[in-house]
Amino acid sequence: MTKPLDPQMFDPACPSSVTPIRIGDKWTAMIVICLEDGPRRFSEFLVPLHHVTPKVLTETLRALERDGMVTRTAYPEIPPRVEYELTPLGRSLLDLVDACRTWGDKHLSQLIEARDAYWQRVDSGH
Amino acid sequence: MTKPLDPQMFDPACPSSVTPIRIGDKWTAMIVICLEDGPRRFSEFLVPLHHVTPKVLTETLRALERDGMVTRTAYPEIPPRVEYELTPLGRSLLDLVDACRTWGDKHLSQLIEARDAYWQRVDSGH
DNA sequence: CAGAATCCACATCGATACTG
DNA sequence: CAGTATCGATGTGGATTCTG
Repeated sequence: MTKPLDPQMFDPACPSSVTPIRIGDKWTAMIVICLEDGPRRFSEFLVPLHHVTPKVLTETLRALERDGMVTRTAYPEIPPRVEYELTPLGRSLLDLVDACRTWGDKHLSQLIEARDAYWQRVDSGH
Repeated sequence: MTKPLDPQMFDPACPSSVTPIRIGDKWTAMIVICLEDGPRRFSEFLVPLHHVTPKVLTETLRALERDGMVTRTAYPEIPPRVEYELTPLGRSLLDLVDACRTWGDKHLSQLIEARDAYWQRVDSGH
């Protein structure tokens, strides 16, 4: 069985939030990472993705389903249960996530330094 | 000397426009590609980037400058001349561009097929 | 030539309330 | 539980006009 997702999985203070690379829309990469170890239910995503609303989560998952990145399986039970799982195509995004992480590990600190220096110059009146 | 940029460098019909990966904002990746072979002037970007407005081009270049990706050199001449050039940090983005291209070459057709199939299912009334 | 200024259309994202 | 429906804030990108 797959373990529960860590609520602290995505630290809002993490500098990766300033990365210039983006996969899909705002929550896409995090959802893909959540699905790395196996299928997940709708409500499971709400735990690590603290501030996502059901509406936006649904939209993002639908887009992933539309593009063949995830499969959606609804079980006809009460209460309802729906599971999302990465397809091989969706799993290929994990390589990109890794590439972005690698780039960030190597270069993000330079970007942040450059940005700080830029504002120093600007704020101190040209 | 660097050769003039090809006006057809970025084909609007190119399927890469549906890629789920994005670097910076809309025109950033294309600008970085334009700078691959050496420094370029403001007006040079306007040739391959057919539909960019000066305002948006300026904003994008400023953001790249702010983040240490490009240097901006203004020559005090009349008429004015300004040159933009990739820094080593900006040049590191070329690796990501390549990673995105590689992903696209391998997987973009699957994405497009999945999307078409999805709309088939939806349009023909579920 | 290389932009700055202004206005505006659109899409994404979020807050809130409600439902099969 | 897993959404849907509605509304509104925000921000990006584009069109147009003007300038050192």
